[in-house]
Amino acid sequence: MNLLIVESPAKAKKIQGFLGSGWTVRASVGHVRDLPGSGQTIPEKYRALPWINLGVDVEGNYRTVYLVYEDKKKIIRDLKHACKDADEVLLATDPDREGESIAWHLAQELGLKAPKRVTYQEITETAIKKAIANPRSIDMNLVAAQESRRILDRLVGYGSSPLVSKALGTSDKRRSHSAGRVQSAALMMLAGREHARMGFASASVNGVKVRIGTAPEFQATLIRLGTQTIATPASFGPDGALKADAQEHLLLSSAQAKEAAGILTNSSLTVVQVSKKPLVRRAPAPLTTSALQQAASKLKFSAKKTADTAQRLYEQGLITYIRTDSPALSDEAVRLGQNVLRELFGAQVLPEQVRRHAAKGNAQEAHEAIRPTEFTAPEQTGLEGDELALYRLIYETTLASLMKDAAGERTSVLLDSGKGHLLAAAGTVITDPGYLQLLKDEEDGEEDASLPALQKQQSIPCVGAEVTSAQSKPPARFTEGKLIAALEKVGIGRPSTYPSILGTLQNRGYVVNEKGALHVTPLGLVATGYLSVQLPSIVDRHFTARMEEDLDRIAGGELRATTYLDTVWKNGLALSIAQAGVAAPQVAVPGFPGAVLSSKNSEVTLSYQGRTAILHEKVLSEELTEKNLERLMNGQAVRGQRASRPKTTGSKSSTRKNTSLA
DNA sequence: CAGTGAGCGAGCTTCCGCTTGACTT
Repeated sequence: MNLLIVESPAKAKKIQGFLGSGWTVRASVGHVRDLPGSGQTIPEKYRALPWINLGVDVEGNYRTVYLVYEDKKKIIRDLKHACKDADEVLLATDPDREGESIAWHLAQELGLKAPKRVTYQEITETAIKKAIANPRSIDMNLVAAQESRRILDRLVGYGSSPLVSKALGTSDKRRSHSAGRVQSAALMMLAGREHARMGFASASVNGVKVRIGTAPEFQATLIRLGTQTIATPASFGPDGALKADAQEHLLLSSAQAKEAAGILTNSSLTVVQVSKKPLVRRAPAPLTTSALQQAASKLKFSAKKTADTAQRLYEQGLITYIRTDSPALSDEAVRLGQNVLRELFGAQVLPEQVRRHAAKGNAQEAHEAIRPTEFTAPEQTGLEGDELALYRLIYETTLASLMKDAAGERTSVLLDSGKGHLLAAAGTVITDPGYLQLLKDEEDGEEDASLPALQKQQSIPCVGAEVTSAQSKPPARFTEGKLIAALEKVGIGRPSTYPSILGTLQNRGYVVNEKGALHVTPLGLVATGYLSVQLPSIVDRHFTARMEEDLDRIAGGELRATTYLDTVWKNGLALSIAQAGVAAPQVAVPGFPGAVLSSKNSEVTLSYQGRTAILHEKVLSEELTEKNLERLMNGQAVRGQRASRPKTTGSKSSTRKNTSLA
């Protein structure tokens, strides 16, 4: 009897089916132990160590202590038992840095003398059997890279969190605030957008739109009057003034706009230019975890709900592994998908060559893309509700990724009134729909209407004209999906952690999700204000990318882990943390010179024109308008809430808004 | 003599990443 240990129970069950009797396949169910955490009882033999709470002895060559998680003790017991009956034990955890680490931790806990490690890239009978025939030893360089990552995250998190708490004036440790390599960088991205919005000055601009009485009708927009280009919302910068390259643009007064509309109505226009450009809409890539979480926002799923629903589909064997950063499809998947497509649409929807998609950021590519395992048609699965909707999304996106791009033509025309007005219109025509036959365009952009066939010099009638008024818009707040995409792009966070990053930011009171838009709270603004001044390297979004490069060098045996930690921690961040002040930061409110956010006793205060008010934790930055500032200073309610809440005396119940994701 | 404040020490929390269910908003 041989024993094979993997991470996921569902995977264990499947592999057991391939191997049959003679093999026992068990799951570790993820990591089994970690540095000591809060609420964990420290064994007697470690209690005297002064650094045991941290779990790392910085002065002692970064020696670590690991404890088995409370809920994994039974698993370790069972695995030990299984080891006794086994002739051979193979560690088949995932083929990436964390998986190698899990294998090593298992070997330690199970007391394996010469641990045997096997890896495979896909779960097929041949791949598993080939892997089993070629065991190797544990790659200790890769384990060291993982441990460096773990240690650095612990040191940064435990080192900086107390500073943030002090700066926010928090004395009660139970309401302690937090900072970390991932959460703080994510919060900075959100805060940057929030600042841009607060400082944004909207500009309003007039325009003229006309209806052309061809068959079919179409619309055109006035773009030049005489020799001057007409300003549009895009001509303005975030300060509400014309951009440098738009200084000469003409701001139409409403009288000018009305006059132009009057002249154009029932006039005759001449086509002066017709230009056509080929247009290609790319078929989507197969789904990664982050891509699925973004795509599922169309179904109004949160990242957490998507993860939970996908997990259930995975456990039913309907889809492949769900936490992946690779968009690659196996040859088997391509073959199965193409068979379905030939049946549904015929061979002409298949491109001549199958596209291969490259992974992004610091992808580790331990698994293939998320896809249907057997390509069972959605209605044949017996699923319903959320599970059916998500399965259908995965099914259709995977098939679409194997189809041709959509092709068409974009036509732009210029029209002249002969009286100094130049107008423009554009239209698109899709000639080969390709993947669009299966999947609606996810960009959801307004489709340009199609234009009639037009010839240069042709005369066409303008049958109506109206004055329009448009406003320049501030950059939109992040949605969950957009933030996850932004994090993935710079390599921050991992597929297994995206939903929990959002959960942490909300549970800490830094971020509120209102109708899908992520708002940074005043507390979050003060926290980022502090971090960006005192500990800029921690909130730097490129910190992780540099860390990944160094971890790769550790994994490649070119850099010693202790050397790395000395450079980055002992001679770097540890010094910054030791020197950082703990005074509450004064955060300016863009758009209101003199208005300052600060924090005292965990409460955010707003000072303006010599007065100070305590902000209710639900007051958001968008409510800091001129009118509301005055109300807040007078202690009046904003948006139906009290600006300053009465002191809760005696009660120990947390007043923090509960924003769990469930 | 009662109330206040400084100083001290004990106890608590904080990070990220890998897996599933258990369990209250």
